[in-house]
Amino acid sequence: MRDMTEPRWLNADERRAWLALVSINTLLPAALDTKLHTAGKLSLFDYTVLAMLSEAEGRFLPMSELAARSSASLSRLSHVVTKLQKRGWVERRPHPHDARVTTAHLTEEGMATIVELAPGHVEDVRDLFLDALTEQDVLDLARIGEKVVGRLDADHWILREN
Amino acid sequence: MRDMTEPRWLNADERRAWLALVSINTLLPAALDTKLHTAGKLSLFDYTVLAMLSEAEGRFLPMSELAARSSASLSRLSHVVTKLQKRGWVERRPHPHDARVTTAHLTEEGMATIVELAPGHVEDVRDLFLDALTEQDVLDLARIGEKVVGRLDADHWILREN
DNA sequence: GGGGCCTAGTTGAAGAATCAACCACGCTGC
DNA sequence: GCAGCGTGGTTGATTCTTCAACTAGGCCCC
Repeated sequence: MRDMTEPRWLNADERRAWLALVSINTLLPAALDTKLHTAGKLSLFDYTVLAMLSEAEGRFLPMSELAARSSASLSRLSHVVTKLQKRGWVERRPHPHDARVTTAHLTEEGMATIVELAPGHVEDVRDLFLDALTEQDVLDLARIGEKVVGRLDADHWILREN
Repeated sequence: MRDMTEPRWLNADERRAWLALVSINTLLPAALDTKLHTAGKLSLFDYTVLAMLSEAEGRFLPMSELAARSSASLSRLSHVVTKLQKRGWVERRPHPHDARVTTAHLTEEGMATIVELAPGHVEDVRDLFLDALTEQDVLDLARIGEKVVGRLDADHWILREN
């Protein structure tokens, strides 16, 4: 049963912050999606998956680790990896020591794709997002963003010390 | 033709800010979606559409204005309004003076639904997001968020003066 | 050494988003 | 008064995402 006392509605600044976040949330991925789609027929999520693999040691990761690093469900990832596999960018292999685990490997073609796309993508991220901000803004946003991520998922990989 | 000089890769803080934003972007809507889905079988986007109508004068808006206020394409909105219409929460009516325009009206049942859901939703927003932040964070985020929105869409409705 | 539970991953069906094609109306200029 | 263009909106096909169900291997412990 929910508490029936009068809820604390958002004040003006909370509302501003909330509306801005929701708007960014729909606008930014949409803009990057269309950019990436015209550049290389892939979505921001596809790109993220390839990018995470390309940065991993040996260019492979267990599916569950890849899911964590792309903030996706295992189910979603599995479907997407199947698609990327059909395009020859990723391969699935069994894990040598734990038969439950599947590892996703970036192929040479996959690596070539991301190497080709990365400069344009970084430029788009700057153009659509970072260039709007001062250095101080970037710092503030990193601090605030990590707080929020920590509340949503205390064990999130971007918060790992290393 | 794209500029072929070496791209400016993200520095550590830019990367932190970017990764945090992308993570929030997938985690937050997903969490609110499941909350709203168990509370009332609707998505965050459905909720937003109803909320925007409930706050509008006369509880109706032209489709294109509603699309702007929910940061959606007209196509997406049209599909969703059809769904909400089937549930009896929204009605479509022709505009009296411009036959091109359709207005979406919130019905009594629609209003009742949002009145019922709003307190829980606000609580969830606080719980998942705002409660992680200090007053200063909220202020910073509002400022930074609006800058980013302005870059993505200079005419965005949340930036309108009034 | 076998029952029960947890972790890792896949699959198919159902619902949602996007894209391109399209219709209808309004405005402008001739 | 009608040709042409821009605006407002809808629709259907395709693609994506989610959800629930399921397989299968590992681990604990009696």
